[in-house]
Amino acid sequence: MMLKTRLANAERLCNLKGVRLTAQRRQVLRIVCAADKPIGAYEVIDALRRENGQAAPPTAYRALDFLEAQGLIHKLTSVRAYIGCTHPDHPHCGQFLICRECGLVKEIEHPALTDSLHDAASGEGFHADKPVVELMGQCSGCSR
Amino acid sequence: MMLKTRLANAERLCNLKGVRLTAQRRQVLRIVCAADKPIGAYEVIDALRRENGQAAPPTAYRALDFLEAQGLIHKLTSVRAYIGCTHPDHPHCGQFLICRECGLVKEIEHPALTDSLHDAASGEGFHADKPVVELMGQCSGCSR
DNA sequence: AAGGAAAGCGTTATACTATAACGTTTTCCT
DNA sequence: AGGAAAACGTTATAGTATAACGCTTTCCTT
Repeated sequence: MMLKTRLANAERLCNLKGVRLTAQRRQVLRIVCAADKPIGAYEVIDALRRENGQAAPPTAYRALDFLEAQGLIHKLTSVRAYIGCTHPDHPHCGQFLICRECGLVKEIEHPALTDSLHDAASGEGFHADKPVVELMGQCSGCSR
Repeated sequence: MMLKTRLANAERLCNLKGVRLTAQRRQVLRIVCAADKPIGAYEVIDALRRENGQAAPPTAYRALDFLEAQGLIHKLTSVRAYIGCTHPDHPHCGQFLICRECGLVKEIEHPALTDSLHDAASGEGFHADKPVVELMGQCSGCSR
C-alpha cells in the first residue's frame, strides 16, 4: 500500500477513535512506514534528528508507544524494532514471519493459527490479551 | 520436577551430546531453575556474585547462551528473561503463557498450535527455524 | 472568552540490557 | 608431551528504555 494512503488511513482511524495524531506522531508513523523493514527506536531518533535537527529518546518512544497502542504499528519484540501495520482497520495481534537473511518481515493473519492460539490459552484457563507470534527463519526468496 | 532431578537430567543430556556442562554452567542452570519465575540476566549475575563474590556480565551471558543452545533453558524475548525448560529431552521450540499479574510462566506444547505455526509459515514459503510464541495475559489463578 | 484540567512535549539524567575484545587458563586429542 | 580448541576473567563500551520535572498546548466547561 502507498505511504500516503496509509497515513491518510491512520488519520481517519485516529479521528474515529477520538485520539490525537499529532504532527510528531504522524512524522514517526511516516518514518516507520517508509522503512520497508523493521526499524529500531534509535534509528527513528536518528531520522528525527535528520529532519528536525534534534530529538531525544523519549520523543521517539512516546510516539512509538502511542502508535502501537492505536494498532498503527507493531513492535517486534524478538528483534527490538517496529514495523507499520499492514491492516490497522480492525484490531488484531500480530503474527510475523521474520527473515534472518534479508531482514524482511511479513505480517500474516492465519485463521487456523489464531484459533490454535486461543485454544492453547483457554485450555489452560489462560486469558491471552496479547499473543506474541514471531517466526524467525528464512523467507522464500532467501532460501533459493 | 525436583531441582536435583533436573540438574541430573541436564548432566545426562550434555554427556549424550558430548558438550561440557562445566561447573559454571551447572551453577547458572541451577540458579535459573531454582527461580520459579523467569529470571533476568542481571539477576543471574547478582546471584553469582552472592555465591562466588564476583561475576561480570559476559560470565552469565555465556552460560545462558550455552544452556539455551542445548535446550536446557528458554529465553523469553518479550520479558527479556530466562526460564528452565520443563522437558529438555526432545528438541522443541517454546510456547509460553506469561501472566502479567503474578509473573508466572507456563510452558506448553500444543500439537494443533505447532501444526498451525508450521502451516502458516509454509503457506508463505517460509522456513521457520525458531518460532517465538509468547502469550501475554492473565493466568487462571489471577483472573479469579 | 476565561480558566482549569488533562494531554502532549522538551530536556536531562540515568537505569537496564548486551556484547566486543583480548589475554589467560583449562580441556581434549593424538 | 604438545598443540589446538574451548572456556573463562576482565575491562570497556555499545545499545535499549524510562524516570522525572517543568513548560506548552489542547480541550472542555462555564
